[in-house]
This record gives sequence, C-alpha cells and structure tokens, in this order.
Amino acid sequence: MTGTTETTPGELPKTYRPADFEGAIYERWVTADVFAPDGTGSTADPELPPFVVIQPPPNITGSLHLGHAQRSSVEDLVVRHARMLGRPTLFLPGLDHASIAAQFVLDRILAGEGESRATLGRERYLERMREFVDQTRPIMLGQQRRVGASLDWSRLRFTMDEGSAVAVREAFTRLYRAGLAYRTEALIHWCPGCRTSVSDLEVIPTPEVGNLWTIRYHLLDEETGEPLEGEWIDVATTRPETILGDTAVAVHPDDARYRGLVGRRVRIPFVERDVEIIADAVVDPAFGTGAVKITPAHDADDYATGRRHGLAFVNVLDDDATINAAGDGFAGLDRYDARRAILDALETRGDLVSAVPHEMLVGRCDRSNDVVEPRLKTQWFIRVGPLAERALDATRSGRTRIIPGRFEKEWEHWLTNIHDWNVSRQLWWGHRIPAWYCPDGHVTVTAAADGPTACEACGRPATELVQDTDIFDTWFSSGLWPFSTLGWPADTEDLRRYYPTSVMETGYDILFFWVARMMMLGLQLTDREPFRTVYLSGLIRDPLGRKMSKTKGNSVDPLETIDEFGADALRFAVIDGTTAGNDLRLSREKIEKGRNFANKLWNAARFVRGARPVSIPADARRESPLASDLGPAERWLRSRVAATTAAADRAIADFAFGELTRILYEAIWSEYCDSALELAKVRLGSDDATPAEKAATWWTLVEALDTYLRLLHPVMPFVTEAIWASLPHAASDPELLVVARWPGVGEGDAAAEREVEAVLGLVRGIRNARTEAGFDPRVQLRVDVALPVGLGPTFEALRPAVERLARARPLERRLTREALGAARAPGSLTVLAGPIEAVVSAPTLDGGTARVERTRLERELAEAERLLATARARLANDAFVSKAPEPIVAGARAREAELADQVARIRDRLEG
RNA sequence: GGGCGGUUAGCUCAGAUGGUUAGAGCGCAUGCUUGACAUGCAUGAGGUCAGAGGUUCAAGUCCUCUACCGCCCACCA
Repeated sequence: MTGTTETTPGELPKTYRPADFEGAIYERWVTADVFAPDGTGSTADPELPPFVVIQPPPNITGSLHLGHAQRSSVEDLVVRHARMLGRPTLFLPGLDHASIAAQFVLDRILAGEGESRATLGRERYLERMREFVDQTRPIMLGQQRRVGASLDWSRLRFTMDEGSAVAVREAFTRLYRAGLAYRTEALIHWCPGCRTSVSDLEVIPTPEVGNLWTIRYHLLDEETGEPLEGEWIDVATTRPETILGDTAVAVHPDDARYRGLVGRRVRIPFVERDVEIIADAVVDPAFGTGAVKITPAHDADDYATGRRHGLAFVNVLDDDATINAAGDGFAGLDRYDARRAILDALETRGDLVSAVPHEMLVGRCDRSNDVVEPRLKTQWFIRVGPLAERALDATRSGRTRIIPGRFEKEWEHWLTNIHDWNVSRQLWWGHRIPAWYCPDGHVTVTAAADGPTACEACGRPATELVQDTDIFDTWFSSGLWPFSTLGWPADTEDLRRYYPTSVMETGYDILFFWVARMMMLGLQLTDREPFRTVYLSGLIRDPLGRKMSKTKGNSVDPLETIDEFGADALRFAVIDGTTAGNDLRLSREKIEKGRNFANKLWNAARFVRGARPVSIPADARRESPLASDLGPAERWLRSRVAATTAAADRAIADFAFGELTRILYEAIWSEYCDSALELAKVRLGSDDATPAEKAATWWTLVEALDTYLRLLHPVMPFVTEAIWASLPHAASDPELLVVARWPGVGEGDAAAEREVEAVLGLVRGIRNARTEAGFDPRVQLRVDVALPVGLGPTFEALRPAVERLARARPLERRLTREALGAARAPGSLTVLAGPIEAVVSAPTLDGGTARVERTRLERELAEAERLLATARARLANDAFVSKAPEPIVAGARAREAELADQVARIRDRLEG
C-alpha cells in the first residue's frame, strides 16, 4: 500500500465518543490486513529483522479480566511500535485449555445441573467441556478485539488443538528418550477436591492455628513382644489420622533422653503394628517431645526418613481423602472424622497426653482451597536438573533478559533449588500422556498419533497395551507455546523466521509456573532461548490494593469500562504511571484521566482542522513549511517535538512505558495545547502575518500533531487512528496510521526553546501578579518590559501573543532597566520572569495594591536570598570547586550570578 | 528460617548513569460561559523523600542498621 490515494481528510465530530468509532476502526485494520507480518496491508520492510510476540494464552474459562486487558495493552504497545518501525511483526493470538481451572469451572456448572464428573463419565464429560469451550471462545476473542490488540487472527492457536497435541507428544517422547522423563512411585501432593495430584507450585502454604497433640505409644516387652503399660514414648503430631500409617518412631541420635530406647519397638494403636524406634538427625530434639512418629507415605520429611531407613510405606488415604482399608477400624471415614474418632479412642485408652493450640502452615490447593494431602503415587516426572542449568545459563549470559532485573534473583534461587516436576494429572480435560503399558509392566512411549504398534520391550501387540489414563499438567503444553505455535516439531518456515521470539510479556506471578518451564523446555527441545526479553508486568489491584477476584466482588469488567470510557482510556490507565513488576491500583479516576487525555487530543485536532488558513485547500497534500516563514513559536514547537520523540524512543527502549505516557501527556497537553496552540491562534488571526507565514504556522501545527499521533498510537490506537484520518498526509504515507512510519528525531533548536520559554515565563509572571493583586481578570494592563540582549526579535514576534495571553496592552518594550524604572508608578507591580523584567501598572492606584506588591516582593526576596546563600556556600567550598566536574561548577557559578542579579533587582524595587 | 520489593504532597504514583529550586494526575483554594475542549482554562497552597548512622565536594538516588506493609522461597512433626 503506497498511499497514493486522494483521500479527503475525514470529519471529526464535535464530541469525542469512542464507542462511535473504535469498533469500526478495528474492522478497518482487519479488513486492510495490516496485522499479519505478511498481510496485504503490511508496509513492513522484509529486510528488517522480524519482531515476534506470542500472546500468553488466556485461560478459556469464561471472560477476560482487567489483568488480561493490561497484558494485552503492553504487548500491543511493543508490537505496534515495532510495526511502525517497519519490522515484519507477528503478534500471535491463543487460548489455553487450562485443564484444572476449566474442569473446576465446568464442575461448578455441572453441580448446578445436578450432574458431576462421576455421573457423566469421561467421554460425556469431555463432550460437555468442548461445548463449554465453544461458547467461551468467541466471547474471549471478541474481548481482545475490543481492547484493540493487533493480533494476527489467521494464526490463532489453542493449547488443545492438533498442532499442540503433536508438539506435546513429540516433546514428551524426546524427553523420555533423553532420560529426562521418568515414571516412579513418589510422594506427591494430592488435592482431594480436584481428585488429582498437583505440583509443588500449586500448593499454597496457608497459616492456620491447629492443635499439636501429644500421643503415647507403648513400648514392647522385649521378651514377650507385648506392649508394656508402664513404658512408653510420647510423640507429637498435628495429624492424628496419620497414626494409621506410622511405620516407625524417630528420635535424634544425640538425645540423651531417648538413647536407651533406640532399637526398641512400640505398638501403633488401632492398626496394632509393631514398629522400631530409630535415630535420625532430622528430628529436632527441642520441638514437641523430641520424638516423632514416622508416616512415610503421608509426609515429605517422613518419606525421606523412610527411604533412609528402609521403612514400610503404608498408604491410608483414598482419592477422596477417606481412610482406606489399611486404616482398619476407621476405614471409610473422612480424614477429619477419622481424626476425631482416633482422638476420642486415644483419650478413652488414656494415651492422649495433651492437646495444645499450634500455629502452622497448611498446604492448600491453589485451585480448590482444599487441604492437600501428601500421598504416594506412581506418576510421570520431568527431571529438571539439567534443564534448569541451561535456563540459568540463558539469563546469566544475558542471552535472555528479565525486566525488571530484580526478578533474576528469584529466578536464580528457584531454578537452583528446583525439584523434579510431577506432570501427571488425574484429570480428563487435557493431553493424555502418550505412554502405554503392557501386561508385563513394560512401558512404551511414542509420539505417533495412533499410539504404538507393539510393546517396545516384549513386542506384544498394541491390542494388549493400555494407555496411561492420566493427562499432562496444563503447564506442560503451555511450556511449548513459543514454538508449538510456530509449527514445531515440523521445521516450518514460521519457525525458522519467527523463532526465537522477541518479547515475552506476562505477570510476575507465573514466572515459575510458565516462563521458567518455557525456557527449560525451549532450550531442551529447540536448543534456543525461546525469547530475548521477558517483561514482567505487575498485578492489577482494586483501589484498596486488594487482588481483584470475582468472589470478592471487586473485579471490574473491562468491557464495561470500555463501553463507558473507551478502549484508549483503559489502555492509557493500565500503562500510565506503572513500572515493570510493580502492582497497579486501578481506580475510576485513573481511567478518567485517560479518557480526558483522549478528549483533549480530539479537541486539539478539531481546532487544528478548523484553523486552516484560507490559502490552503481542504484536500491539500502535506507540505513542509519553509524555514524562512517560521516564527520563533514554530521553531520552538519543532524543537520540542524533536525532544519528545527522542525521549519517547528512549522510554520504549528501556521498557519504561509509564514514562512514555508521562512524556507524551506532558508534551501534548502542557506544551502543544497550552502553549503552541495558543501562540498559533494569535499568528493565524493576525493581520500582520503574511499568508505564507500563516501557512507555515498551520503546517507546523499539523506536523507536530501528526508526530504526536504516531508516538501515541501504540498506547491509544483508536483515537489516534481516527484523528489521523482527518489530517492531510504526505504522499509517502499509507492510508492507515497503524502501518505509518514511526517518526525520526528532528533537529533541536536550543535558542528558540530558551527564548520562547522566557517569553512564556513572562506571560505566567504577569498572570501571577494580576491574580495575586486581585486585579480584574478582564481588564487590560499596561506592562513595560526590559529584555536581556538578544531576546528582542523573539519578543517582537511574540508580542501580540503576549498581549493576548497576559491581557497586557499596551505592551511596551524598554531596552534598559533604568528606562523601566522610570515607568514605575506607585502601586505598580514588578515581575521578574527569569531574564525578563517587567512593570505592570495597576489599573487603579491604591494602598492595597502597594501592600500586596510589597508582600509579594518580600517573599520573593527571601526565597531568592535563601537560594543565593546556598549557592554561595557551595562555591565557597574548595572541595566542591576542585573536585566536581567542570560543567557542574560552571553551572553553579552561572546560577549564583543569576540569583545575585535577581536579589539586587528585587531589593532595588523594594527600596525604590 | 532465608530472599526480594515498597515506604516521596491529603490520595494514587513517577523520579536512566548521585549534580541547580524533587514532578504528575486526582483532590483542595481562588477566579474564569477567552471563538478546540467545563472530559475545560488561569493562578495558587501543599513534601525535614519512613527513622538512624555512613560514603561523597554533593544523597530521594550508593552502603549499613531499624521500623512498619506486601510478596516469593523453605522438610519443624
């Protein structure tokens, strides 16, 4: 697309109503096919390196929340910026099947219908899940469009699609062949509510006050092997029901109290099992009684102890956390009912010694909040040690950078202390583990879609093999996301061209869940770091700092916000004032700020359009004004635009997006609207300016606005696109801003900036004096001005503007301060605006004005003297003068001279 | 028990490599129907940068300690 069309700039309605145009603009982008790196509307330079962001796939469980809106906004920002730089840019959309989260949601829905997993059975349950997902998918994709995410919809992926299935099977098979996936019976975390094992990360240690019960185990008579009434050992436990699985009692080897008991045996009550008292350094003699009951099948510590001492492992829990047959008389009871029953029974026997309240951490399921039970189970694990090494190397070497950098410490710590990853889940919605077992216990793992043809070990035919009923942890397929989405394991063109990806943006809360896994699996399977930069966003919180959640009722629906304020306002709100990795309290006020900013820009554009000089036709092609027709205000504006562009470039390079919006807000509102447009109004309406000069003024306004729209587009794409369409464009411009070029940095003009800002300072000074003296804001004031050498031409050029902005007429210019002194009359006001000095004549001469003037000058004098004293003290310090760098010292001297001059001038006025 | 972050205006937050007088928005005060905008304009008030030491010519910024708040990791039954 070359932009040679003769488009007449469109209209800009009087009122900014984002709902009127945002949807239409998104449709235009899609229709023009600008989001695909190779789309027909793309203006990308194929020679430039591609820029790739694979979207973190939101869970397909219902709807997007504000956190998603923020993520999408940040991702879209970097993507749109790269696209405007002309890089082939891929922003790939996706959805995550979120197995456990999705089952949790569906189970609740089913419960409302009187159904359950059990009543439906696997096949019908999965059917229901596919129906559910088919319902939520379009809702979620629609939400992404509303936010304005410039995703390449032709590449939409799902973690349960065929491509992901192939990748999952292939990845697992390769890990298995490399000895990095293994199956073993081990202690895992079991969530009775979800009826599945969960990983370490999904167990949330939750503080609770429970009880520490002390229980008496009777020693056995060494002769008869029968329990002795008078000899015992007291053990402490917080989970009495685990007594049923005890297979030893342990004491510390150096504990004198128990030295004689090591090697003796005790009888475990109820199950009537005789176990040995062992010595192990894991026991803390200072805690409880110093003796610990050992339940190797239901406690991580005890499991390790059991391994060391070759103890028996007795599993006493069923999947639903009821006591199983091993629990003898308590079989069938729920774990907590069993606990009470056991305590009652112990009390009856006289073996319950004490019960004291005890603060402890209880592991709860991240998803269901149920208390998780450690339990023995045969599962698949990923051996992460070697993978973690490579992930660490990626960040240590700088090949992958984490922003903000402080998270690299957590990354280091987690990856160096990582345990093997349990990937088996006893759920239904997910990728089934591609492992088949033969009656002889052999294992066959294959990536083949139809499964193995025969047992790898003994050759038994496929018909005799049974596939593992478990599925993978949802994060296993997510971990392949950066490359499974590009076609891996096939050697596709996409993979060659777009992998490794550029930026991975996500919340810091899933750094380990997801980013670390992608890094480990990516390095192992593709031999490349899957991304160059990890950008971690903070979490969105409510105005009180709480995490947003539907159950708390404090969550905000992004669509409602967009309906009311527009997507641009929301995008601005979640980016402005944020820093990487820091949480954001999102309030209505913040979104209003974004909406107001968009409205301001809208109205500024309306003004510019309406201010077009008659000499310029409505459908004129963009022109660059001649330098000779520019006045100081125009040179100042062009210089400020250049400075803003440079600052915006730097902010984006630093991933400092909060800084980016601050810079643009300031430039557009405070400089462009408050000053540039006000100065331009005067020149455009002046009888003295030539048509060429007026045209130059207008083109300068258009040029500046055009640049600001480009700079702001990645943050607020809709309003900038809408306004841009209403402005004249250059022949080289495309039709849509979304694929227009990012601005280059123009030339600065330090003199123009200095001089115009001095004159603007004079305006502010006069306004200030007027307000303080309580003069009627409407009345014209007579102002006499003394200027420093060199400021004359700029002052003359801007004189009409000053007269209008400060309501100062006549505005007389006297070259010397002496001449100015002569203009002073009783009751007049003195204004010191940097290098400019002015005398404002009071419209009415009275004592009140004089008093106000005197108070004001005295206050200014005190302040100036204080600053001067500080400046002098600094320069009087030899150490400063000799050690500080030359420019700093020179600056300090200039500062001192300026302050001294100011003090002298104020004194002069006060005394005169 | 380790580790990390936060503490800056009434509120929410910015403050690259230490360097003139620490900024913004909201809120507050006063005044404005100035021909783009009351979703606005003008002017102003408001901060011993959590506390205590230290390094330095110079500290909101670097170091140490302390106090609150929050987070991550961790096998005390």
